Amino acid sequence: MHSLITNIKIQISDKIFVKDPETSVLGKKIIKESIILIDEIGFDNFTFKKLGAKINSNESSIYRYFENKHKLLLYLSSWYWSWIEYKLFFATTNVDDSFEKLKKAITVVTEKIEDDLATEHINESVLNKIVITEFTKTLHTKEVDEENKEGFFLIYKRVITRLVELITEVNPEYQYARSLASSIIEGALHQHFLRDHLKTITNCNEEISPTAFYLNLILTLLKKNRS
Amino acid sequence: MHSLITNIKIQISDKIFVKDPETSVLGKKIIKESIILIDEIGFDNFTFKKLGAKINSNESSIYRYFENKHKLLLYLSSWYWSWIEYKLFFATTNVDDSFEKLKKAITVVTEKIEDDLATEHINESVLNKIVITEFTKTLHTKEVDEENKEGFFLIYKRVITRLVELITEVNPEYQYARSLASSIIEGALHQHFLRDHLKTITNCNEEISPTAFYLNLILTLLKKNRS
DNA sequence: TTATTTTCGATAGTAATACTATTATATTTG
DNA sequence: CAAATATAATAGTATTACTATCGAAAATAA
Repeated sequence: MHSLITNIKIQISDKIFVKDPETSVLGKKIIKESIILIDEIGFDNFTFKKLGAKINSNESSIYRYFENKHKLLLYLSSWYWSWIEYKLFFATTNVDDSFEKLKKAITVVTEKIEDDLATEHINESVLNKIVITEFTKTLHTKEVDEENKEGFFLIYKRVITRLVELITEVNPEYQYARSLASSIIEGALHQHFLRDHLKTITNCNEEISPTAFYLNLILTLLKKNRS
Repeated sequence: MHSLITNIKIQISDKIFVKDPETSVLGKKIIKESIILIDEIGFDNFTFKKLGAKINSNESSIYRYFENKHKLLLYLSSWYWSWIEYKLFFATTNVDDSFEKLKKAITVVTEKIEDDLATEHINESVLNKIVITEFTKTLHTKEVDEENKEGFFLIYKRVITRLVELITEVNPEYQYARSLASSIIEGALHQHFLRDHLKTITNCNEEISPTAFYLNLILTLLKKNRS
């Protein structure tokens, strides 16, 4: 299992970083502490200088790993979606019924993430929090098209594509599998955000999870052709 | 009709601006040209200095209207949602059938916006484009909770609440009206964005609109209790 | 074990950003 | 026409977002 995690890490495009942070102690420290610092002060207020101070290292040393903070966020996001892809794989293997499989997949992509202690230098729970508030910022830039061509969003798109496959397996007649998949992934993050900050425009709270909302949604939406 | 537009404008919280841009020629110029400039170079690259150069005015003069560019974006977003609220009102009045009403409402909040020539200093079509790419940035800051308390997102939340009412009218048994409404509003912007930039993870294109996707969704999701 | 490479920290420096303050000049309004 | 208000121009500060250089430390290879 540990080797599989390592494999997932390798999938992150080497165009995102200057030097692979997994290859050194400082690199791993940058990843670990940047997650915590971004969560604390928000991505907009986050700077390499502040991170340097936090890890008792120098601003210029961090630049040796990442061109800028945007690339660092891209790296963290890719890592996150890789992690989700990995969980998706394990949640759906050996499940025969296609609707059961889809339900498991929906659960993985919409539920609140707990820390996995197997990855020492990454706290998945905190990473999940920063993905909820900051992920859209990786997409919403003037450089999306170039960065998309460079493959920076490949893992994210692969997770969505996997969900599309599962939806199509459940109901091959459904016309909007891709839009449904992408809106579930995006929407789940959004519902988590609303639950934390704009409670009046969501039904999600301590009792009702975004997962419940989306499980109910796909049940109603795709049930026609269920066996 | 023109006076109604004026009324809508007045609804924008005066905590968002230092001086109401509607009250002067320079103010209106700031609004008009900032929409165009943000669309051109993106919000991240947008500065008051650049805007000043574009409108042959001074950076410091713009600061007399808005504290910073974040507040300006909040203003533009509020204006946008006000505009949507106004369109929502007209689209649903004198429609008796509740499902027809909901369909009209969904259309208003998910369709591509055309410019309305009645508002000289605002190009709604371009404003729609910047809302698609930049709106989430108004929410995803460390200051959301304070700004929410100050009422900066009131109009946005009111649009969602209106949609919740219409959903509940169609199907009072449906458990997730608020989450559905908020995910439609957010998701429609997202689908527009994907159509423009990440085409492989959406079904939306020139033929299929986000509106079609969401009309199909609510039809299937809420039809049980339709009359 | 020594030599070589690489990694890292420290310092310095630049251009741009995000403002604030002041003052003089327009422009509006009473 | 006078008074009030709005705007433009200039200057200045702190922070950000980097780049470049250099020497020391650490890792690795011969």
